[in-house]
Amino acid sequence: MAQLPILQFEEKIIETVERNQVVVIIGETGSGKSTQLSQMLYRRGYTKSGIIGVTQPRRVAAVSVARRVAEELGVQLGEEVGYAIRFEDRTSERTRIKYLTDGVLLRESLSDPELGQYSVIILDEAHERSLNTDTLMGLMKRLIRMRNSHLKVLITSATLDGDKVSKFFFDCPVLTVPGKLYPVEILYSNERPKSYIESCLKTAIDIHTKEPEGDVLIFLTGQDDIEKLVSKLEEKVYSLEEGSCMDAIILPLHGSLPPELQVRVFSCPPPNCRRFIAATNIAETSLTVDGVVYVIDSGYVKQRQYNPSTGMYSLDVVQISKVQANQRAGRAGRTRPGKCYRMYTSMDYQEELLDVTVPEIQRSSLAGSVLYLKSLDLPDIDILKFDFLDPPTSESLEDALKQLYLIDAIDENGSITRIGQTMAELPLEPSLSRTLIEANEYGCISQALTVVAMLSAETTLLPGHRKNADKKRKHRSLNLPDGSGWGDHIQLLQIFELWDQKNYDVNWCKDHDLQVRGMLFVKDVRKQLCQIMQKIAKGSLDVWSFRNQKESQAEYWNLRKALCVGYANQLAERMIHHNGYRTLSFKPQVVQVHPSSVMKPDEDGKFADYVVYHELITTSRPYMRNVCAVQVDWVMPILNKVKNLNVNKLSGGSADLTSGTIEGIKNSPKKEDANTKLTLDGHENKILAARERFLARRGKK
DNA sequence: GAGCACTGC
Repeated sequence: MAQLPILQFEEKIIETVERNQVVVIIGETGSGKSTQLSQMLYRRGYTKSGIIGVTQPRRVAAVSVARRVAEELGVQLGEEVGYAIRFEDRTSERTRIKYLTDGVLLRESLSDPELGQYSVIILDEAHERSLNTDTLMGLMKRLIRMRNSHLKVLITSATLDGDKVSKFFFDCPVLTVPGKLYPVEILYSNERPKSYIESCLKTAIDIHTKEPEGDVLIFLTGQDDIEKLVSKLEEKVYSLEEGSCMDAIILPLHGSLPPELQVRVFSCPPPNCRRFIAATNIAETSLTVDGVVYVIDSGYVKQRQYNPSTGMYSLDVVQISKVQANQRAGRAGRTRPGKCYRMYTSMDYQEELLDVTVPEIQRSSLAGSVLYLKSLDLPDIDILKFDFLDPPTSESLEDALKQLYLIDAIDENGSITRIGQTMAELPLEPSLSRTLIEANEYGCISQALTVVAMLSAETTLLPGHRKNADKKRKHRSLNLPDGSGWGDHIQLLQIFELWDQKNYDVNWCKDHDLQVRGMLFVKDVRKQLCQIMQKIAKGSLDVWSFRNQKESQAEYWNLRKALCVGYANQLAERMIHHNGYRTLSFKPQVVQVHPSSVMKPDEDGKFADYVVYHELITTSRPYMRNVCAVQVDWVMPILNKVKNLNVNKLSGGSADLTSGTIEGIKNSPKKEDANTKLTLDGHENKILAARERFLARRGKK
């Protein structure tokens, strides 16, 4: 094995760790930080007083890095070196180096906030700024201040925000470890392209006809763009004069591609053949494609954003950050010197692109995170002042508190309730954990467990929506149950129950156009939730009640009732004259039932008067995805709660928050809300401006 | 009558 760059810095690193409690390591791609840092500390005796924990944002990374380290140390995986990810704990009493996802470490710190078993914690890939990593950084800071003992914390980051992280951690030292990348030549566009697909296409053809061999990786925003580019590129390449250049294979690569098609990018191409891979940001971090010499970077990415004032998500095309741009470029230099073609000008790179990606914490609903923090038994924690590297807006925190109050997780003073404490133990969004607890009261826990598990996997159940899959869809709607008129939650329940009756036959999934992997995941989640619920309820739950039962209407009734309590923060009322709905738990928004829903109108052509929804998402219009009909008399107590809500009290009365109560629908002033636009701190305007430009450009094509 | 980037407990 060639010497990894980081090994030359061993003395320096150890010495710095020795003298400081926190160290930031800037480890460029290929530096070996993920596999070597833990081993260095192990060699220097840091495992004598505890174990070394290394977090990864992704499951596959935790497993593969652990496997590699076990190999290098010549030990059996699961012995001295192990890993822990959801559903799988391969560690033992002998484990000294433990790789784990950051989500698992957060779970661990729920039962042991001091993380007493660790002598070192390494937060790897912190520059990705996942919600979990950010939460962990906050907790680490607090832990260091409190626990005067010898816990060492190492944080690996990117060049562009190393100083910021250092400042956050009391100006701790920053060490830079070079990577083992070959040089990558960066080539910018001379002007902003009118259509980035066209310019990607043109660049790809140029490379193919003029540049020596080497695969081409093209970064685009999503499935649509990828398919467009693939078909155009095929057309162009195959119309080139025969013998004028080498053969070509063109492959799409995105998340909704079935796994068997994804792995095609890992097989070796035939000789004298160039591969073009049109990919989403899945190829930025999650999958590494070998043989890439040329990268074409469109400069855009699809990003999910949350608007705390409306409770609405949107999936927007935004400009990438400089960190992302560099990450993409780096994909060209893994095997030999490469080139990166940026479909934007160098001026755009300098002046338009943000340095770092807007952290997830500023783009998501924080109900789950706030509940998590409140559930930790930490007397000195004040949620509104919790020390995050990039604090969320107070609006976003207030939103989280309101939501938690509506589902009884916190009381009117903002203190966590017993229900809230139980909810935090379940690895679920708050609405879903609240539903489970309520279902337990109504004797329909089995059904609720199924629905909740199905929802956790929902997006991976159905195969990527193909444009010409009409036949398939009809096929599916003929064969799958319809939710008995109550909506999507009931349908999800019925689907799983049918599969259970078929003894989890994978062929049944295939026949009904359901992704096998997704359904197996549901089974795992359900099992895990069963175990946790059994523990909470002291072991007397009937978690399989549907197996003996033919007539389920009574259970549907109770289940819907439980869903209504769980989704008290996601409630909507139909408008009088049409099938549009108005949201009740947030500032009122007019929304529609998503067309993919199985909710059907009654004989008068009307939908149910009241529904709960799983998610609000704006695509072409604002939609509710996954809706379930509820009864008006279940809704009334919730509306009362909404009306009497007092945010000042919820936030502990200490904060000088300006807004008072949620505007209930009956007394909501119909003012235009110029001040309720998406707030993302200073990033907001840049993002919006970038989006405007993008849309303008797209419109011109 | 629309369509969704990527993760994770």
